[in-house]
Amino acid sequence: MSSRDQLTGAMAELLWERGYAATSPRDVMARAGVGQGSMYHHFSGKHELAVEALSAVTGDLTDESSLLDGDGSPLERMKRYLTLPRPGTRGCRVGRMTQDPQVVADAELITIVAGAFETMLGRWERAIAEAIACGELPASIVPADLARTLAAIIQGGYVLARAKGEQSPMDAAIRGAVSLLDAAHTTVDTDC
Amino acid sequence: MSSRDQLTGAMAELLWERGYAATSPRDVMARAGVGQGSMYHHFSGKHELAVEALSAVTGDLTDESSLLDGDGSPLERMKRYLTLPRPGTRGCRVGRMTQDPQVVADAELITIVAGAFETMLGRWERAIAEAIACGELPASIVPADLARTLAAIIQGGYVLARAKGEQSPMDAAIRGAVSLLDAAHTTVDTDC
DNA sequence: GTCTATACCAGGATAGAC
DNA sequence: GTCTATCCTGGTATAGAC
Repeated sequence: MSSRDQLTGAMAELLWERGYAATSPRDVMARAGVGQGSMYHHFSGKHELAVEALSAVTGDLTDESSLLDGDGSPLERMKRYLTLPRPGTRGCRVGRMTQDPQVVADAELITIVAGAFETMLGRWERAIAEAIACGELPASIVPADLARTLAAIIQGGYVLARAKGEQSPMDAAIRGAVSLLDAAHTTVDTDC
Repeated sequence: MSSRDQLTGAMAELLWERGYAATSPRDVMARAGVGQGSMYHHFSGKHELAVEALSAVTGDLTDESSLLDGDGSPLERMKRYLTLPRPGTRGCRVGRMTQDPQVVADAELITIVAGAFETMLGRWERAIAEAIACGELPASIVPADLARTLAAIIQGGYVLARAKGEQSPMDAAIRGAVSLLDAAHTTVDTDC
């Protein structure tokens, strides 16, 4: 693998483990196993390296959320996406960035993060609207609102898991979400 | 106000705005308007100052969650607490700490954070159990799970709001939660 | 109790040799 | 392309005067 790829890979890992502010160019070079000159040859600095690494990461997570557009009834897809395995104590690779002041202040980085969320929320909204259309959820539900509620449950699950240092709060939060969706589940009166 | 109080107050503000790692003793002293000697006279260092400041902050938020034990039917209390005004783009003063590697690695600090969440989750659980007992929510609901779901919605709402730089995702997430609770709301068959 | 002076190390980047 | 040497700033803490 090229030095360049080693560097973006190492930066992606460190962004997840420590965040942006707490990751120094030294750390990245050490983990990538390359020298300083190499890094500043390929990238103008920490910022540019982070842009590249974060773009790759958000791309992965955006791919994952395409599960909301997949096979099965809308509500089934929603539950399938909700119950995807998620490492609670490690935190969300994208959501974690929003708590880093240096990321929020960096127009380019926060735009990447915001874009990833917008894409995912759009998919949530569509799936929810379909669930309502085919009678799986009541018409009283507002897709744009519930989309944010469900995305928040995942993000908040990470927060609770990290606070306790255990996976269990994340799993509990997801179970609670599913049970609430089930409780709200209306009789299916059209085919999905 | 004493220098000591100025210092803890300034630290509490900066913990909220920038987090622990990104806050330097210099910043705190500057905001508190005291000199370096004063700070190291009252506190052994950044860590001890943060312990004191964070304890005060979690105390405030814990007081707030006592609203879940207040007047009205359980479901009413839950909705009242959910719809409390929350500054989405500023983030949660407690939840934000969980994304700071230095906080999670600091046994004393993370214990303060974890304790605050445990207290709040306990209050959620009790209110939910009461709502089930008096028939406002279906018996299929597991209080411990839904407690984490609802707490996660608030925490996740902060994440979404910060990602977008706007309050609206937080408000939408809360509205979606309330509508989901309403959709799951069973007929009341006992008095609350 | 509070101040200033000082020390030391790490973050982040540049310069220039190979 | 990659390495080492070097630079400047800021984080964190200590020393000691007032």
